Amino acid sequence: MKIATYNINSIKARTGNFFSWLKETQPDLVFLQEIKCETENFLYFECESLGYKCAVLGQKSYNGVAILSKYDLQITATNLPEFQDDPASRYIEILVQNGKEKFYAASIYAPNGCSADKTVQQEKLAYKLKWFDKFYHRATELLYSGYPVIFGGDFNVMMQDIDVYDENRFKHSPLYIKEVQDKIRTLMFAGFHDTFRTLYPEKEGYTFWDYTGNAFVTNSGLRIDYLFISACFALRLKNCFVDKSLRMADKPSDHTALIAEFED
DNA sequence: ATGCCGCACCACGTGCGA
Repeated sequence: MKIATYNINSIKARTGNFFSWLKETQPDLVFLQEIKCETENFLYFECESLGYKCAVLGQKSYNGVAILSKYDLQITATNLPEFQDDPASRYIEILVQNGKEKFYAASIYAPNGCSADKTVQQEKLAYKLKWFDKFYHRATELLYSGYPVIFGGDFNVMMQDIDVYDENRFKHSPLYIKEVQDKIRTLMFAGFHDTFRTLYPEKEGYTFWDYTGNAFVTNSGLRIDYLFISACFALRLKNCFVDKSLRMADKPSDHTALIAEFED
């Protein structure tokens, strides 16, 4: 089984490249973030033509998450249950059924918590921290359900110096401060494993390169996209890698895909 | 300290991203 996560930064702006990648890569499950389209305008036809069922939570202009699945699915949550009044579409959760096997899967687009406007910076960070608390509660609920769980998405957090091209630039950033990192640590203490870092404790695994300043060419990247798995998936984990092909394509997203492979 | 680039849209400027 192959599972991918990709912050696509508008699915409509990247239709061609994305669907050729999908056809070639053949993941069983794909978590998408920042689809930037309304739920009803999602590219259902294209996805279904390639054999995928869709779970979509979109909105106009911004944010928006989706899951493409080769397996049968039922949507179990749109937005976090304890944060139904979140104005941003950042969470969609499904129960996947593949024959006798069932597991939970959710696509995550965590708030970035940054603002150029100093007057709203504190609010944005507070929103990010609140969102992570609500997410943690849901994550543990799923864990206690007894089914395996996998989360894929843009968590907007770097955990270590090796996850940042220049740690000094991010010292005070809501992407890198301890207060935010602790939300991820809490998730890991609860029993979720960071697929990439578990396999490769010292490997660089950037998944994002800014559009500006030649960041991709100079490899000025950040590791902010993750696949988090519960114990059952961890035992089956074979490999996890960053697929840079999407970032190298014409008109790319500023992120690229992270892919994990599991024993069937 | 700011723009750098690229997305969407009440669109030829603005808000947002990380």
